[in-house]
Amino acid sequence: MTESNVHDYRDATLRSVSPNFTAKVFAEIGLDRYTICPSAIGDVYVAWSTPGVAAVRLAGDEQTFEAWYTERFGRRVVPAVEDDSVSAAARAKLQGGRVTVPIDLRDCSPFEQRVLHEAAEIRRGNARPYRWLAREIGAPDATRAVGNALGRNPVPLLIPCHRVIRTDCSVGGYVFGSDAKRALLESEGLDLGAVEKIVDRGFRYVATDDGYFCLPTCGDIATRLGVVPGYFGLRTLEEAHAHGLAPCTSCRPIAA
DNA sequence: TGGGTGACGACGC
DNA sequence: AGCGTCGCCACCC
Repeated sequence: MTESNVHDYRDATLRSVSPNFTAKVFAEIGLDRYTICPSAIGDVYVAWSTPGVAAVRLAGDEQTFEAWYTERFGRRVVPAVEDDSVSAAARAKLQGGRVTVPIDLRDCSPFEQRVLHEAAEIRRGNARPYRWLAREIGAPDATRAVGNALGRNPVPLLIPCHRVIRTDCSVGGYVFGSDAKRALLESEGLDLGAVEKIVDRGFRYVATDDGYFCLPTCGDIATRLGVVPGYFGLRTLEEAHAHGLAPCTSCRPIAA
C-alpha cells in the first residue's frame, strides 16, 4: 500500500469502507475497530488497535461509544468487518476461555500500568484488597490512587479489576456497578456470603489445620477447606504468629 | 503552582 | 452500624 493510498483510506467515509478491507489492511493504516462480544455481564463492545485490546465497555449506543473512545484515546474507532487474532482471543476469554489476550495500555500512565499488570495476576475465585495491591506494587501508601487507577481500567473483565475489593471485604466500586462486581465474583466461585460471616465475627484472616493462614477472599482457602478438618478465624498477624502459622504463599496476607 | 478530586482506610462518635 | 473527618497519593486542570 502506498503512502497516498493510506491517506485516501483515512479520508474515506469510514462507515462505508469496503468489506474487502481485511484485518491486515486495517492494521496497516492504524485504524482502531470494535466488535460486540458476549460476556458474563451481557454484550460488551471490544475495541482494539494493532498492539492489542484497548477498550471494553457495556454495549449500547454505538455513537455514544465511538464518541467516548475518541474523547478517551484521541483516535477514532470504527465497526470491525471481521475478527482478527486479537479480537478472537478477547472473544474467547470473555466466554471463559483461558487465553492470553494482547492488551494495549499505551494511554495509561506508568503507575496505572503497574496497577493493571498486578490486577491481571489475580486468578478466578480470588479477590484482593486495594491496600494489598498497593503493597504488591511497592507503593503501600497509595491505596487510594490504586482505586483511582482501577477505576480507569480501559479493559474491565479482560483485566479483572473486579477482583480488587476493600480491606473489610466489602466489594467497593466498579465501572459497571457494585452489584455487577458482586455477581462476577460469585460466578467465579468466591462465596461472599461465607466471607461476610467470617468478617462479621471480627476475623481478618482464616487459618486451616494444615498450618497456613489466608485472607478470607483467598481462592485456595476454599480448596483447602475441602481437604483439612477445619478452620478458625484470626484477628491479627500476631495471633497467627502465636499459633505458628505461615502466611499463604498465594494470597500473601497483609497486616491489618 | 496549587488546589480539587476520588472504585481507599483508619478513627471517632 | 453507619456517618463525618482526615490522611494518603496520582492525576487534572
